[in-house]
Amino acid sequence: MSPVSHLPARALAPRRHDEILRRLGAQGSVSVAELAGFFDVSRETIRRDLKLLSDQGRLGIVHGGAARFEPSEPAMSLRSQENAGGKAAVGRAAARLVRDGMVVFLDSGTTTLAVAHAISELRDLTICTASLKIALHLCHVPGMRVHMLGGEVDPGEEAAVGIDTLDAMARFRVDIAFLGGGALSPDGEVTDFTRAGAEQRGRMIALAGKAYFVLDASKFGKLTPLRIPNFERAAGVIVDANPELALAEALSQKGPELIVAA
Amino acid sequence: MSPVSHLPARALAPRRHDEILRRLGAQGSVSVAELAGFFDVSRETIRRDLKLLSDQGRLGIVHGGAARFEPSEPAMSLRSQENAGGKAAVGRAAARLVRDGMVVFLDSGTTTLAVAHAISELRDLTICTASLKIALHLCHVPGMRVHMLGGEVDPGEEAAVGIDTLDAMARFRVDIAFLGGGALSPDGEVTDFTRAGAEQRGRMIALAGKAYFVLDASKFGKLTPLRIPNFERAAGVIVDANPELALAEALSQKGPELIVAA
DNA sequence: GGTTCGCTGCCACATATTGCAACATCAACG
DNA sequence: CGTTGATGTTGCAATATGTGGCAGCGAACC
Repeated sequence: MSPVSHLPARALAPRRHDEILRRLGAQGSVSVAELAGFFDVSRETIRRDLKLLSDQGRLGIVHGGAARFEPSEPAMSLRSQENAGGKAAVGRAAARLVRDGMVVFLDSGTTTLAVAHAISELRDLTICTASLKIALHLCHVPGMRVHMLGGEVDPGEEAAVGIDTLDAMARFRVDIAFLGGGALSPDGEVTDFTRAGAEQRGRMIALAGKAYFVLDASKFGKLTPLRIPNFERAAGVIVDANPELALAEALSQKGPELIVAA
Repeated sequence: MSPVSHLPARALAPRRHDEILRRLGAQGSVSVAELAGFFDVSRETIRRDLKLLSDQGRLGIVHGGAARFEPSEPAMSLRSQENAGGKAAVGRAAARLVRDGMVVFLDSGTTTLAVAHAISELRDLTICTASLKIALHLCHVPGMRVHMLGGEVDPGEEAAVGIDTLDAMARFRVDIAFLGGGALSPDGEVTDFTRAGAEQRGRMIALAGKAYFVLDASKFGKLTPLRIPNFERAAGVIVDANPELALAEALSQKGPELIVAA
């Protein structure tokens, strides 16, 4: 038992770690000097703490301290300009699969935003989405009922993510879903950047009558870390250009149909 | 040597970057001299920071500082331009009530959108809103966590409404809430257009530590059909001009404080 | 009691960031 | 059209920070 005496009660390592993470959450960054002064330990000790937390992937080390991770991908406004023509073609191909009166789920992402524009021509759709921009666009189209899924907003995606989103999704009966993805891997599978994203897409496949991935050619052959559950049960993958033969075969063997937009 | 001295603790690079981006988001542009003075570093350092952020595509460098490149904000809806000065004043008055670290609820509406812009200056806020535009704006401000409330999207409000929204709202512990309203009736009560809106606002009054209505002068003395439950428990009503004496007295008699923005 | 192990602080050396100074550019104005 | 003050750029030196080795210290264990 540690004596509860008058000793200066030096902070134990886990206590320091907790406080460091708390400050990170509150201020976004911490400095070695600050922390060393606060805990009254040497800078080396703080650095060792930061190294440890960094190895656990809970913060990023910068010169002079540490900072919270910011996924900081290129702003969405920039991404949506890339290969705009291809995305539009994918959007039109996707729209041809939709019939008046359907319940449509639209995932977040720039290609699904193109789908949202393409289906503006249709009537009497019920739209279900976690993307702020898609909701904002389609809510002004007459004859559309738009349901926004709630959750914590991911600035990179400009969309709700997380447990609340999964929860809200489960309440819908969806006729057709259009999903984004991080990459179309060489073995014919769509993969994702984040655990939360992969989970969300996987559940939507299970939930929707038919689920299609929409991807543009820039995603071919890339690799991202997370497999999407239920991928083989997706109805198809809509792309804007012919992928390599090997990739196409690998995909069709998994199950989903390959649709190449004109 | 004991580091008990309160040396100015030079800001870490990431902290400077956050602050620069925050100012960009709030004011649209920043100057090198301003920033150098604020952080107490040399102009070269600031320029190196700006170069770095520019390379990441997060701002554009101009002579004398940096500006945010806005791929043309597609002209905000007409309503928000009416009495823009007054709404901005209300927004600033509202922002003065907010402290770093708070959980803030922002209702839908054009005046609350002005509040959203005004609180961009603050840091480490958790925002909870049903408004698509507010979520879209604030999710890009560093240091803000934004929670979007789900629900069916009302095209007029560009916000989620309905049972799902009420449900999601109830899960939050809110420090301060800013609510819109349809009118400030002659008997000193804020009233609303729709049953769903009135119910949502009434519940938020009950839920939040402090609830303020934000209104501009165009709402004075008008009449809309629905009373807002719990109105007398609201902390205050923030407006941009002095209402008639009778109206002010009627309001103060109900309970909420009248705050007239400069 | 002795030993091992983990944590911590100190030291010396490597590296990164910053500020200064000199010079090149830019923009406003008569 | 040229001057003038402010701003941008570059090389370099000073300072702060990061890294690895080593020893002291206390706790746990044999």
